[in-house]
Amino acid sequence: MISRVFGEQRMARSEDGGDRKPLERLGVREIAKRVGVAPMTVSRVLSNPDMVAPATRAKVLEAIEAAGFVPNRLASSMKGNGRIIGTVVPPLINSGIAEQVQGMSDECHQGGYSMLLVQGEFTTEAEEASIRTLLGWRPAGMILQSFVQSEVARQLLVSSGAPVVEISEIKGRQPIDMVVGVSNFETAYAMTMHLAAKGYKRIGFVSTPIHGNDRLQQRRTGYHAALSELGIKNHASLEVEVPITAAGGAEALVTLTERHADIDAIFFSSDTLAIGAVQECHRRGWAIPDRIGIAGYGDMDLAAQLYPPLTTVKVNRYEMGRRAVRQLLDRLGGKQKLATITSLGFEIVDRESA
Amino acid sequence: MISRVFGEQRMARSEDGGDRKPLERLGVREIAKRVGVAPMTVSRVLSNPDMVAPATRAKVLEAIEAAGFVPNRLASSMKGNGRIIGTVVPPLINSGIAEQVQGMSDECHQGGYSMLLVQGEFTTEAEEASIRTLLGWRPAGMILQSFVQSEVARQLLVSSGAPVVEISEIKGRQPIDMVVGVSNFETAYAMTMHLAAKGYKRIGFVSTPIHGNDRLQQRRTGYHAALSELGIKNHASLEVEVPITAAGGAEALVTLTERHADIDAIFFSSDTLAIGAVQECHRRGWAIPDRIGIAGYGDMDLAAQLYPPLTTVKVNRYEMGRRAVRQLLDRLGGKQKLATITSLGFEIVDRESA
DNA sequence: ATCAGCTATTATACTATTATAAGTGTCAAG
DNA sequence: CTTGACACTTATAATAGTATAATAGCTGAT
Repeated sequence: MISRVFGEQRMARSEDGGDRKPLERLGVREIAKRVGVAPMTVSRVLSNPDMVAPATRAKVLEAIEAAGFVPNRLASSMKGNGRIIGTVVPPLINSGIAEQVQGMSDECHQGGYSMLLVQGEFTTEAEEASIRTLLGWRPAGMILQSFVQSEVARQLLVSSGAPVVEISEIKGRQPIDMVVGVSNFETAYAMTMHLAAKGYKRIGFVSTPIHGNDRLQQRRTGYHAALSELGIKNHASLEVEVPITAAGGAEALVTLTERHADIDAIFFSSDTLAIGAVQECHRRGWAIPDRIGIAGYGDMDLAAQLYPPLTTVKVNRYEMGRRAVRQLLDRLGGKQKLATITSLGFEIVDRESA
Repeated sequence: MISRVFGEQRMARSEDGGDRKPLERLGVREIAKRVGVAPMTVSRVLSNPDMVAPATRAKVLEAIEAAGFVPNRLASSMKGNGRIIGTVVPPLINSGIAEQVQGMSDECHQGGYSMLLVQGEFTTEAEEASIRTLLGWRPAGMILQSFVQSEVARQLLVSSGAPVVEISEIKGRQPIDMVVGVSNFETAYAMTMHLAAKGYKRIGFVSTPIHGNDRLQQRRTGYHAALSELGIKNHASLEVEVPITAAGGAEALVTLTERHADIDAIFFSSDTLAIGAVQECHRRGWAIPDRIGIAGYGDMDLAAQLYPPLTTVKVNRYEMGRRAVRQLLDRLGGKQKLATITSLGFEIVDRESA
């Protein structure tokens, strides 16, 4: 039966080359007609099977199966049963974002939601446009990276009524609704102190472009706080900003070591950068950590396998994604007393590169 | 004006802890009432501004702005103007998929579409479930990885009437509709021959789990074809399957070199594996490429920066994602004479690791 | 003065599902 | 023999935007 439709469709398509329309609209009405019940009964078989008599249910399910009917979620969403979680993410390449998206996706799937994903830059206009697009789909919940900059976008989010999770630095400005994240300040402070404790005297800091990114700002602030506590001043020349690529990391290593011959350790705000720097050391024949100590951030898969293994900050990004979705689903499920701020822990993974 | 709504919403939310509802439903009808025109006029301002007199248009836009109105795309999609591209992707971590998703996302965005992303495994049941979920949103087009296994899913896709792109091996079974990809057979054949031409005599092959993945199957077949042509037989013991992690690559290197002391090169089906193997060589103090040659697949960012730089197969995954979406949009735009198969080129990037 | 021809606007109806209220039918208790 | 309770089913209306056809208002030609 389905295979007949198959054939017809193929023909229809090749005839008019793109003007597609089903031969007979397949919906709860059509299924209901075929079974001889009201559309509402079919609807209930799909969403509240217990409210339908077993015999009727079986007949309906059989007809659904035979027709290859997939219920239209657009229509059900219009009645307020939206099952979309919207999210804006920065570029997936070379950052821990992919793992986070994986976590979000898994948790969404488990909860019966679909994930609408928009990639956007960290500029105010792009952010606002992305959020507008997502809100157009009337998502049940929204997940955003970093704090939302655009005031207009914040207002749109609030008046949409959807619960919002910002995955971000947990300290700082007032969240729109809920926050999930780590204290980037703490992580960077801890790593810098860790390096100092290991005997490094002059510690550089390399980050990817900081502008508009709360997390990176907090990491830098944490680094600064540690240096202050160590009594180190005038550290501006110990910092560089480079693009988030392995080449960027290599370049930063060169820049900093040329600037300061006595620099003995560098803390990179991302493993990708640190790994690039390690390769540059190999090229130069520099021993790690004897000539220079290298520390990263993220503990990506390769970090432990790297030669030498990378000392880094481990943050469970996958779990972060899951928790963000979980917060939304808990709220949607009417759970009371929901934490506004969820702080995940972190670890300083001490390996051999520093 | 918006800020007032802001305040009210915050209060409403904190009172009932989750039971959210807009104070007055904001839609084209509401905007129309405020401006004193028909809802249809508001609708046209949004989708066909040229059909509305400039003076009216300005008044409507002003009201939209003031109210912070975001049109409901669910409703417009129901009239057949769907703007969703659905896609099922394998896990984003440690594969080139992230770049591809980036490409898809960019192109979708440019064409005014949103991307609904579902992560699914390569099992038949999971695939079918993911496709069902996506079709429920009545997407304007669908993009799938590898060929769709499930016959039921294939039929559902066809009868949905949406154009479908499979990003996959370009040779092999009949596509549902269109294919974008490279000949994985050619790439693997070319790399194997390249290694042979460089003088390697005993070339191993390491891949991630092949089952259900056309691309990997074709790569292996290409490797086999090259070996045959080189007169090498009984190569089964030169092959290993490992998980797609750096540790997997290291493990494969150990397994193969223990099995065959004379193995002099290994072709990995992914850069991630190859990079892991290179680290293992460093740990063992093996010179690359003198002790063993290492080749990867994908040319990820790190490949060129690696020490030693990685010889690999370069496939433009970002472009692949873009082209897949472009095919869909061209078809939706009614373009005739659309290629059924789009084959992208590849390069053997000869660096120092082999 | 009338009417075609045009632009700008409006009224109606439709998309697919589902919340709600109203309606069946059956059985047991009064 | 009615009544109430219950399980199941159906009719109606609502969600929000838009295609379509109809209408209003205006210009210029007949």
